[in-house]
Amino acid sequence: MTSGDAPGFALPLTTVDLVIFTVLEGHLQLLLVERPDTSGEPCPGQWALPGGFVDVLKDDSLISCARRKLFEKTGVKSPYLEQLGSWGSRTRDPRGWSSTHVYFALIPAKGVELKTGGNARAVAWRPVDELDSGSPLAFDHDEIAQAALRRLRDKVEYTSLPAFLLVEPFTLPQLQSMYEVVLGRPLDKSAFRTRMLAAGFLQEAGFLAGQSNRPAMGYRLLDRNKTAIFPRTFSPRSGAPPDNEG
Amino acid sequence: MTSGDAPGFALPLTTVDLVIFTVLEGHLQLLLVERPDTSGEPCPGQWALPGGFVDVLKDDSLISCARRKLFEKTGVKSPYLEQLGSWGSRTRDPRGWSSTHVYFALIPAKGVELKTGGNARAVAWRPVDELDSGSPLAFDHDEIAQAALRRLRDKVEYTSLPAFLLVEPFTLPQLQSMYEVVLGRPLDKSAFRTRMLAAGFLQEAGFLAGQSNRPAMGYRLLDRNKTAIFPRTFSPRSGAPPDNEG
DNA sequence: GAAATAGTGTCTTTGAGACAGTATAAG
DNA sequence: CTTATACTGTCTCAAAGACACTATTTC
Repeated sequence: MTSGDAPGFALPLTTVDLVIFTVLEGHLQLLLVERPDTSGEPCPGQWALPGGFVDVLKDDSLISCARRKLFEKTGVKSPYLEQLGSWGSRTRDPRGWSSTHVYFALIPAKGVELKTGGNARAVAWRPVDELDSGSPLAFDHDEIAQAALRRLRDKVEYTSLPAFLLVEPFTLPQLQSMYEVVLGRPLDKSAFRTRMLAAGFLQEAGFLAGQSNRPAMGYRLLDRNKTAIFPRTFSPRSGAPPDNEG
Repeated sequence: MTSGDAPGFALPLTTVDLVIFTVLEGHLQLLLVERPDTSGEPCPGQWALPGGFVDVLKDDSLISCARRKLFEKTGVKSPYLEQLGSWGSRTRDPRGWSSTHVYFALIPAKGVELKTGGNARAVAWRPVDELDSGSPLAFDHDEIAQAALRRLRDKVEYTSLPAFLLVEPFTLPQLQSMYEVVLGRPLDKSAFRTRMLAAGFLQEAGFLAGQSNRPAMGYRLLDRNKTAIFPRTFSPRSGAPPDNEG
């Protein structure tokens, strides 16, 4: 059997979906697309995560498929991109047994021009707090979006992820603000600065004037391909521990 | 289009693979199966992770497919089971564009009878330290196994995962031993006990005599569906931070 | 000068690490 | 008794939290 031949049994549909986060107007938001009204398309007119079928001719791998789809909607080429997980079942898509590989991305809002690539009717940012209150997303995308949000908030407690929400160079107060928006609570300035500088992932890049009264030191990431991991969470964990699947 | 119909384009193959860990004879081991020699089967005679195609008729979801495959090989019904991630590309399987959804499981070695389910020639435990030195695994399974090992060791630093490697009730010294085997280094007894008892996931279950000189308190998990998360790692992280994919 | 934002210093608390000590069993 | 293992106590250290303080800019 060579690539492209059909095997002797039915195959599930395979898609890649993206949860793209940014901080815009002081709120954590994620990118949604409006599904087409074309007859035969499932969930017509509903909002969904950007994504779609893996194209075995165009895509070399899942990650390159994810990068292609991200670029088509946002024009962003070097986001923070991490695999979130996969969802697959007989019932999640009315077209049949389907599984989706989900990636989550962090991008700075500044300079991003949303594009209606593919067959989407519209593309828009939606604040994550409006996910529950708004109309439900297509397929199982509400569940997926919530899982992505949980993962993001978990990791923000002990990693440098929010740095990817800013364009470089940025100041420590700006970075602290990203952390606070994602976590939804204020952080102590002194502890925050100590932690960030001790983690050793930042590089001084000269003072940035004009953003506030007193100029602040600007920083760049030493290595955009690395994520710093802190020795402790911001506040000792008290929330409910996660459920296992087994 | 209903379930089972072929769409108008080629679909990737979809499999589920499992990385099943246990501690046996003082070593962290994972389950491997020997691939059949049947002509047409890829990687004949090589060792591989247990798994196989999603059966759209039998399997309701990815997780139930994973549970089915785990049960077929080990007879275990309530493991710790967590999704690890997915791997998919044009080249990872000679049969064509394929993606696999990988789960990782923790089970106690005690009482498990390995079964040669499906078309495997043999099933065996292999110590994880012999992964590099032995012959390479089939497909990209070496890479997947290493990713699972990394995830396990990471999470063991700050979660109660090793408790799922023991049959209940177990003692704190037994639990400490599971941590030490997985981490590959000794832990301080006093700090270990304080941490475990403070985390509040254990329930006293009476003294267990006969295992050593002095009987030790036995414990059960308060909730087998929850994983405790500790406020700090065992030793402050010093290792290299992970690479991002973007 | 006042106001605003950037950044520092000091004290307290939490929990890990090291390690010595006590407790309860088998022989 | 000795030995082995279970368990506790005490001291030190690292880093977070709280919060008062100083520094540098705009107006």
